[in-house]
Amino acid sequence: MPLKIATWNVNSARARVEHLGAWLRAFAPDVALLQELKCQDAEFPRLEIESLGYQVETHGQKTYNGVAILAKTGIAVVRRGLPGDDADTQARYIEADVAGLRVASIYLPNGNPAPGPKFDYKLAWMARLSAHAKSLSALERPVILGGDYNVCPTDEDLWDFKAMAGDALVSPEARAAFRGLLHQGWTDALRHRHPTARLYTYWDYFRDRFTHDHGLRIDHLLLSPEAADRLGDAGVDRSPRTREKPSDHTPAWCELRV
DNA sequence: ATGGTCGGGCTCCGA
Repeated sequence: MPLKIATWNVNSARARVEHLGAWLRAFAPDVALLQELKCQDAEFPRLEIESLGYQVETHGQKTYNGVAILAKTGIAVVRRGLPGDDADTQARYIEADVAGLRVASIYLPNGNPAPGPKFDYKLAWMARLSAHAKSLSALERPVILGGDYNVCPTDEDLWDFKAMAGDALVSPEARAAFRGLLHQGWTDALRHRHPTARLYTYWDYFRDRFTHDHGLRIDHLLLSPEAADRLGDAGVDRSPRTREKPSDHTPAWCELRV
């Protein structure tokens, strides 16, 4: 059986605990990377998740951000927080060794409005991620950088590029930084497996976007060469987005041969 | 046609 690794921005762990539990039961990922917990570590619904057979490691903060790694096997946390700026207190990165892999759960800054200080923070964060990703590449191990990148890589990754013109999610600078990761040798698992398909992972709550499938692909699983060697299937699980009171994101996943 | 809807935690911010 291959390893199943998924990433999901849950938009509040506490608001989504029932959805999260149902999805863990139904999809049964070996490793789940979560973003936007919107709670401190002590407020994360740990017992509910542990009762489903998952270990839990979180890097949370009050109200905003927050990332987690869930796994059916032991998790050895390597770092909480992205290196490169000791003054950055936003909880957007956690990295661990799990199931023979190095994994990170990433919640990249949204960056709107652009231009402005939030956009500058996004680009600075991406530069730090690029530097750190390079050091992870040097491990020459299977590594997965999964999460909400808040970057829609190309115009094939959204329903209508005109509707998003000027948005930080499609900005040339953010797209160039994302391509820079690919040039380092990281493989975009979903796009590699589905070269031309329209694949979305996020639909805005506004304007009933999901009903019309007006979505964006902004949640990604980037694989080191050693992980990409083992890539099996990959895709999007749209089922959580169809439920009542859903997250605005839905899980993206890939399989790695053992 | 710059609206609209969420979640958190308190009257507005971030997405």
